[in-house]
Amino acid sequence: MARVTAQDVAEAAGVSLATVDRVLNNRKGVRESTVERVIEAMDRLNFVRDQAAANLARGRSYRFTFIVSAGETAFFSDIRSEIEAARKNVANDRIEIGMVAVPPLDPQAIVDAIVGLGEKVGDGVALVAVESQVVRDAIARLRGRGVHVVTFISDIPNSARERFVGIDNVAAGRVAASLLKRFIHAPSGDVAVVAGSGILRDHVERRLGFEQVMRAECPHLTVLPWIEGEELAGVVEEKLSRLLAGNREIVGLYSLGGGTRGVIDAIRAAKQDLRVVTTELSEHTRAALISGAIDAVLVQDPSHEVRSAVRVLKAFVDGAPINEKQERIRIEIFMRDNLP
Amino acid sequence: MARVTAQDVAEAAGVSLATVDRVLNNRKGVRESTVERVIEAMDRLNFVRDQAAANLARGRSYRFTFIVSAGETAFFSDIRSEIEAARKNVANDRIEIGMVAVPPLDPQAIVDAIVGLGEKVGDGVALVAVESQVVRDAIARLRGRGVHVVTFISDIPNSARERFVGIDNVAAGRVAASLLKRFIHAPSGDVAVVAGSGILRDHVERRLGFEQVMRAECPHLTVLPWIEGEELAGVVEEKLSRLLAGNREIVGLYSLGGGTRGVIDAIRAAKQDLRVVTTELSEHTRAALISGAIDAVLVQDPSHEVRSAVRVLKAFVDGAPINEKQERIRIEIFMRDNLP
DNA sequence: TATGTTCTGATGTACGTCAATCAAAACACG
DNA sequence: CGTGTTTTGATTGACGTACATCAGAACATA
Repeated sequence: MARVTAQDVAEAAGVSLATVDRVLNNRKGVRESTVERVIEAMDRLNFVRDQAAANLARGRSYRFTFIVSAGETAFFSDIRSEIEAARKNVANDRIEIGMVAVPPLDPQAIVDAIVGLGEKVGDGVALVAVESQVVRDAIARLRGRGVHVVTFISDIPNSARERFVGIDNVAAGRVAASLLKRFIHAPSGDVAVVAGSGILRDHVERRLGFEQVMRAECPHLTVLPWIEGEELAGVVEEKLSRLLAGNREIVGLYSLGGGTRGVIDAIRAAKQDLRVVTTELSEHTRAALISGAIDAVLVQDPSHEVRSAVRVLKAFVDGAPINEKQERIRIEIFMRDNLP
Repeated sequence: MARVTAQDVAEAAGVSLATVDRVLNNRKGVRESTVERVIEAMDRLNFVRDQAAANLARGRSYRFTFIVSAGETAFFSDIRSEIEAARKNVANDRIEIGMVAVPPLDPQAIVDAIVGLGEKVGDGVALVAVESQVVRDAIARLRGRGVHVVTFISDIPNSARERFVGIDNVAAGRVAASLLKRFIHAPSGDVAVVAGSGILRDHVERRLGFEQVMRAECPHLTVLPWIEGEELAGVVEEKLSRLLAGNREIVGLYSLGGGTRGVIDAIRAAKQDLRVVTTELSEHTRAALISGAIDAVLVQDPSHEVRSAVRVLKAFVDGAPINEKQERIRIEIFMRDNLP
């Protein structure tokens, strides 16, 4: 079971090590028939090139850039510190990580950040997308320069991005509805929804999934028009408080974006009996889960997402396959009893 | 930002490369004061040794052995195929993985497997523990030989194992109770519990967590004595069917072990209105979730667990730190709406 | 001071691949 | 058949670390 090296392949194919190397790095100067013979020998011997030795010899290093929201939500604050943490962890794998935090909800800011970086973006970019044509165009330009691009947290389909690293947001919305449906014992009532912004695709998709299930399975519940909280706790609290004060029929609440602290403050003040599902795992939501103010929190693991984005970008650069099971970002459901 | 090499450290410390090397691999023959000077230089320059180059030079290869249950449950069948998959994925990292499947619920079989392997266990073992002194002793003997040991899926505390790779089973039980508590709308009733075996610590712990929450928060619900299904669908179905037939007060069910197919068959036949939480994600539980026969499934990701065990064992061998966030095995909650 | 012991430097080989060179062989074409 | 071009072989020096060897320096002890 000894490792099979390029030298072994060379002998098996009846060529020299140099030729194997040329094939391996698809360099020109090898006859087509010889290429085939070498490839045949490679998978007959089950050869896998030693990426570590290759990188060592090449002196190769990867450089990736994260473009994320500078928003004040607990979630993005976590994301940013996870990126910092990852920077250190992968440094000995010859991976450099850069980060640019841009004002939230501003498509042009993303584009400006990309342009501003120029060549410094490196080999790949992970960006929190915002629904906008200028962003789509910027992604296309990056790809045109050979830079690999993945969207991160919030996707922008129909763009040139090679992959989306994040959760299935429609499913997250559906689960939230499925939970609330089972949590709410009242025979009828209204359900409130608090989101961040309509240009964040992840929010829109969660809302969509939530409505799908509510419409189909909960004829006894009415979903109210959503509140746009702009990811700001203050705004969320003010708007939600007003809504709760004016409607005593509300029996459930789904908060699908940032500013969850505002949600907690509002429902605590309202003293209504509500079943509540939110996002974001912060000290505030933990306390609210424990006190029973909220019932469940649906989150995505920032640490996993950052690691995944880096691994995926590296795989694209190496032309290596992606381990789908490892890169599946989970919708995690926390209740009081399984807080980490 | 160029990489700092051992050569740089040598120059900075005013010693030769050979001495740095001796310090790095704590080989003898270096004066204490010199060791300190080298170490000081290492973290002044922020030196991290290139593990890839080190392994390359060493020609080091790791060999780990998984000792798992040969049980027929969907979960263990997944575990075994994930181990096979991992074997291929890590082969180019110079990691060899062996696997021995032993008859379930049999402590002596585990010990025999370990003894039978002799030196072939390699550098580390991941084993699905069973509560038993002979297993504890076997682990201690392995550790005595310098073999690293982690328990896997089911733990055996107070043993010499260096770590447990798996979920927090008490928390899993608590979450199951927390969900059922919210799912059950009936004002009162009985709750049935189906487990595998009393010598599987993971089952015992889940049961414990479940009872904790039920006792504390659900005075209106009575938890019935558990059914031992021996991880066999047939046994589970037979015992559960009998229970359901004899008790029309049952409003909820928690199945915390294997043989979930038996649970599904039994409740389907009984035609009672039950809220059900189970484990194991298989075609049967998927179908039951979709049809609404069961409400939620609590699972652990076999693929993640296998990767984690390998990474953790490798970290022990290398004396490297463990990335706790990456190794946190999640309790995943699947409902109809977030099936992967 | 002589002797033995402990430390340190200098050097070389190895690991598996990359990248470049130069020379030799095979081929194509008129 | 000669010429030019393409393909191949052989060789070499990196990359960063491990490990072994040998000689010399520093130190301790008598």
